[in-house]
Amino acid sequence: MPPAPVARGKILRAFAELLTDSGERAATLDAVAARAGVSKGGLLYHFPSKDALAEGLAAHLRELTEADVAVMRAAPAGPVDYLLRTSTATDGDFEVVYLAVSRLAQGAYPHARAALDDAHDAWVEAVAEEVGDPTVARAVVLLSDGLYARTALGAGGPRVTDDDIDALVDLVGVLAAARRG
Amino acid sequence: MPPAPVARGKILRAFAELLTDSGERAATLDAVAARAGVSKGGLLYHFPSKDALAEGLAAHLRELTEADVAVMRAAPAGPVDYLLRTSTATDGDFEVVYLAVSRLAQGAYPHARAALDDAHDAWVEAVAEEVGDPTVARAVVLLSDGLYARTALGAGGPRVTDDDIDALVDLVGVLAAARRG
DNA sequence: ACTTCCAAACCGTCCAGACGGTACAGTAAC
DNA sequence: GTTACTGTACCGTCTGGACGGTTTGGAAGT
Repeated sequence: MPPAPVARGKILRAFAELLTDSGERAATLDAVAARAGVSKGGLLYHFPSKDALAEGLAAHLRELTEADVAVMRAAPAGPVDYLLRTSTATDGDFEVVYLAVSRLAQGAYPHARAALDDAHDAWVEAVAEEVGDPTVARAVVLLSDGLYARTALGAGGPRVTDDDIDALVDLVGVLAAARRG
Repeated sequence: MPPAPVARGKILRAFAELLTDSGERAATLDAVAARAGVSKGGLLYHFPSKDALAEGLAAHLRELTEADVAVMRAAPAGPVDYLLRTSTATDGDFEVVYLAVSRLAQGAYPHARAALDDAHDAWVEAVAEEVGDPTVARAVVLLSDGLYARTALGAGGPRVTDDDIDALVDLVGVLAAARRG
């Protein structure tokens, strides 16, 4: 595997960006190629079909998830803090791709759903280790899903601020303590 | 307003169903018309364009929201219980339409986002009255969003059971109590 | 009571453009 | 000579939308 094809990465990135901020409908092959600064022929060289492109993005999410969960486990403020804080990010490779794959999962792309479920499971596991209660862990991940969902709607209504996240992290702390006590 | 056009309701329903369980991509005018048992011409009589159809659905959500929030406030087990429990329903007029409008909101339909935000605000308000703490109220609605998000992915991974909801409602109770001191 | 008429509600067909995909000749770098 | 592309031309299908035609319920006139 020499230099690693540059265009491949740009295509995946462009596809993810189009999906997250313009929806599935707008993410056509032509649009992806244009955004990636690549010809349509070049796109189809790397991903011979649209399905292949979707699978490629799902596979990419799996790689990113592995790395992200490792970072999450090592986060100084703990997994809960890390998870909730990153759930409102719109930049960052992981968040963009995660949101994009969520879009795909709503269509006819089973691989996307599977990749999402795996990420989900990894999160629940990591959070459970911190809070010590599986029910609380699942609630935290649900909170994260809710945050992602609102983030995905874009700059519509009132944005979720850092202070809001602080309050949520606090709440989870109270919850974990109450459960243990 | 005599007989009230039957087809109009069927079209909205069909559109919502297609959006929720097959995605934005699959919800074409032809598909909607076929599912509603109406000709394409008939569809375009009621909704002169696809944008108009989307607006129609958003408007319909507003009506349903009004009614649903009223029911929620009067729910015997309280708003929190009602909200969380209905967040996993896939049948029921409200849930189908809510999920459908969520899909639209991800595309280029600003009205959809606005209708969603309004529903959101109404929920936070109603929940806040029960739990007495705005932060907890927002967390509950985020939980609901998370549940909706998972529900929307369909029968993929492990479904959320009634027991899970019981546990969540419990958790919220603990939280509210802890907050009150 | 009967005809007239009209508008609402709906059908079926056609079209221009967009979309996914194919094919292939060429090119620049390693 | 292989890898990694570009560019252009093309095809069949799908999509949103336009358009003209048809059925139907009932108000109005006599």
